[in-house]
Amino acid sequence: MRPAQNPYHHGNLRAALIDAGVELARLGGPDAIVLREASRRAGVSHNAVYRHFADRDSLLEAVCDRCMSALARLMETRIAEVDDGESELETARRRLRACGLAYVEFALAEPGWFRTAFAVPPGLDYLGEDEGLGDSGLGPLAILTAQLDAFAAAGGLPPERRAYAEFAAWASVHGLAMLLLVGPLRELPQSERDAALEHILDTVERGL
Amino acid sequence: MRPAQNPYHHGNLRAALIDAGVELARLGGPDAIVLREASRRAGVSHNAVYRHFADRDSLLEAVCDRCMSALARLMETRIAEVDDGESELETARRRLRACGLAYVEFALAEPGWFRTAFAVPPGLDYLGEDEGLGDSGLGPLAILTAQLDAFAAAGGLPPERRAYAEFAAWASVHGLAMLLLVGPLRELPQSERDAALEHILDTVERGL
DNA sequence: CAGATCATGTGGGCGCTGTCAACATAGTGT
DNA sequence: ACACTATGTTGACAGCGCCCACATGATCTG
Repeated sequence: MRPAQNPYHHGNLRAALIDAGVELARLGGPDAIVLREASRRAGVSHNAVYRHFADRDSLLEAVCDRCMSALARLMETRIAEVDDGESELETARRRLRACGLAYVEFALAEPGWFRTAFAVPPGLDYLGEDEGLGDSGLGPLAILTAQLDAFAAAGGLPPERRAYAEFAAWASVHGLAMLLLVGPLRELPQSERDAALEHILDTVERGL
Repeated sequence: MRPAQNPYHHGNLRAALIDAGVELARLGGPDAIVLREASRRAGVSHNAVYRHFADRDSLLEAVCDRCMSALARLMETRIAEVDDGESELETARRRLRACGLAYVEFALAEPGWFRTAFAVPPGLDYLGEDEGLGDSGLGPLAILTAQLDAFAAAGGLPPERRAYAEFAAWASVHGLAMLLLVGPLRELPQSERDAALEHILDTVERGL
């Protein structure tokens, strides 16, 4: 992290602290982001943090941003991997489904990061337009919107139902992820988890 | 809380501590459940807690139980208030919908309690069969299951789709509640919230 | 080049937390 | 009457976020 000669000034402390926070969040979720531990990992005294972040919430927010971006990137990757179907509609359907699958895949593969992504400290505005973005410059919600637009354009859902479709699709996978991660479903066996996810995606697809 | 004469033994400390925890959780969620503050409110020294709870998580679990029960009770109430419809199917549909409406109503009316209900400390088994129950002796999931059974019996959904119907219904409302409470939708205006909830319930109903 | 100024990092301290160990008090049973 | 157990108290410790005064180094200015 810190240059070898251990100079008085770190040079890049802000980024190093966020990196440390991301590392902490990976194992323990948002609560594991601890200022003093992040400072230690950056090789710096516990008070140097305050030159770059107003308080703990401020660092937490920066880490949330990074976690949300990681989620967006996995969604982008999984969507890009989808093979084209026989029709435009079938392709759009597969991509939309890949959205939801990637969302839950991320939650289960990186539970600490997932929980942190949605642990933006209260009081301040949620991640703005330019935060939590993937490589395409879109956040998770914008990615979902794009897929739903394509799905609707291909005739996958009646136009009059397009309006709130994001909410139904998003809430379903988000709720499942939460229930599996920290909720009453966290002891559900793997096979049941997969079946539940598939069933939920089917249900939403029919209902949209 | 404590009897007037301030006797050495409280007499009822365990319950008093849980009450204090519930009160703390109401405003600040699970993180606001602080052993020393709960002790203070019970009028007792900060270490008396350890005669009734192994550690903080143990008290937290007891408070989670109470919060989950409160959720179950509101669901029971709202279901009982439903007027019978023209047909058995219509009645079952209304009750099922009341389930979801009550779930989100509770989350928005008592956000601290809702978040606490789903903050069972990791490591131990989730709330068992005899925890988080409403007045009918059923927990939120069991209540939902009962309504889905009735809905299915009335012909509301094809038998082959009955299996995982709980997951789809539950995940949708839970996800919406989370996104509205602590997620990116927390700044959504009230009217949009209602519309989103109605739309989600419609979507799930169609898809089941 | 010298001196002032500002950004950045250090050290010490405060009150808060959860937890542990040792002790005090009250009720209970032999 | 005495021992035993359940329950509550006092005191301590380390770790936390945050505030203060101070040290160090880079940068700008004459």
